Amino acid sequence: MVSVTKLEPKGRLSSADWEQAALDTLAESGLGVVTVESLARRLGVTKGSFYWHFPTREALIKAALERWERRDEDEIMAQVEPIADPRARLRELFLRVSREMQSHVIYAALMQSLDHPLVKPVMTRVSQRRLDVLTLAYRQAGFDRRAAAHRARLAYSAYTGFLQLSLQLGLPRLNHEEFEAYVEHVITTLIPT
Amino acid sequence: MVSVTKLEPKGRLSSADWEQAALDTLAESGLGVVTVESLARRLGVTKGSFYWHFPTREALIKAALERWERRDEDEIMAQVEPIADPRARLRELFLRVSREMQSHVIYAALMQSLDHPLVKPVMTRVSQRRLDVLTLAYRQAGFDRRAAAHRARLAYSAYTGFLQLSLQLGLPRLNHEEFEAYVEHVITTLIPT
DNA sequence: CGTGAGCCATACGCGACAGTATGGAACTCG
DNA sequence: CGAGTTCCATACTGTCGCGTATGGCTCACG
Repeated sequence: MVSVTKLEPKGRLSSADWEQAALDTLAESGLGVVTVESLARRLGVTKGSFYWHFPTREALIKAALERWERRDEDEIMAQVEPIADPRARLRELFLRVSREMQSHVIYAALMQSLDHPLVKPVMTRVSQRRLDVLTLAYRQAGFDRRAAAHRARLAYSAYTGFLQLSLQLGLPRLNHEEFEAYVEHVITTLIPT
Repeated sequence: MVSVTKLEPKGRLSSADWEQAALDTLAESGLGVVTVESLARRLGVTKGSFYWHFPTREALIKAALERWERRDEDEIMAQVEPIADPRARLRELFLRVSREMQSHVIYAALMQSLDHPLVKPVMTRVSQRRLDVLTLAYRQAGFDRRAAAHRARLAYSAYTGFLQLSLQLGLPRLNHEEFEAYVEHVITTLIPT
């Protein structure tokens, strides 16, 4: 069954429905499949509906990106920042990322579309914020400015690289046990005492 | 000057010319710009020329990928494998990658196009080979199977993640000095004594 | 009940790109 | 020198996706 036609028999649609459908399709198939007619099929309507809610495809992408960026910011970041001990905060960051992959799937899909003019600034902001959070934690853990920047960069590179390898390339086929062991290895390697 | 029209006034073209132009465009602008007419403009000819050398666009991409994969394999890998000491071999691998970015630019561009059916198997092979080289080196350095696999995965994730951050996102703007310091940090962190 | 606003279907135009058909220029070699 | 091979230009078709135009359905509300 190739047809992923999720004909949601809802009555009328709102702008938010289109944005959510865009994010779902983005996570499943990438930005290239986020087309007007593809989303219309998914929602069980035609283009006529779309162009009532949005003036253009770019407007939908822009709105969907803003929605994701907002959700990402206070779902992931805000919940970890209040942790006082910087090492515990770093560890919690790593553990959080290793679970609830849902938000990271979209992150990885967007990293695949950095050539798109609307995507790049968003990912630059998001990545810079996350790098800042990491750098601050390392600084509070006692590292000087230079060392903290290096460790933060290495940790974040490992994050985005791992997503690319496992989600897009599907390289390792880690089962749950192996994955947990790997995460623990990464934590002990990147958060030294 | 937006026009990157490199009108090479060469006489006739060969299949290899088209493959090289495809790799160049791939490195500069991504696979999406590797179109028949775009390459034709770059080479100063028209589509009529292309379809004499290749039956289809996919055939060109396939040939260009094989060319790159072959070149990559014996340029990067074969020159490092003969190093006897595994730690020195790892260090040399990291240092090599940090220079001559030319081949890695194409690697990064291809990682952005993993959704393409011709690209994914190539990148899977290449990545698996590199992972194997890393794993073997770590094993020879004294780590058990599990630890070596973890370290290799972390190192390779850091590699592909760093490429994505610096080349596609253009995040840090590291000058030469900072970059060397970062590479040294990565080496000491990922190749423990 | 009917009227206007909100939501959607249908049909069309347009540009980008893949691929085809065909003729022509240039080079080679007997 | 002439005939065949090689390489390329021109002109065409077909498809896909964006965007527009226009009309119809449905529900709220006076």
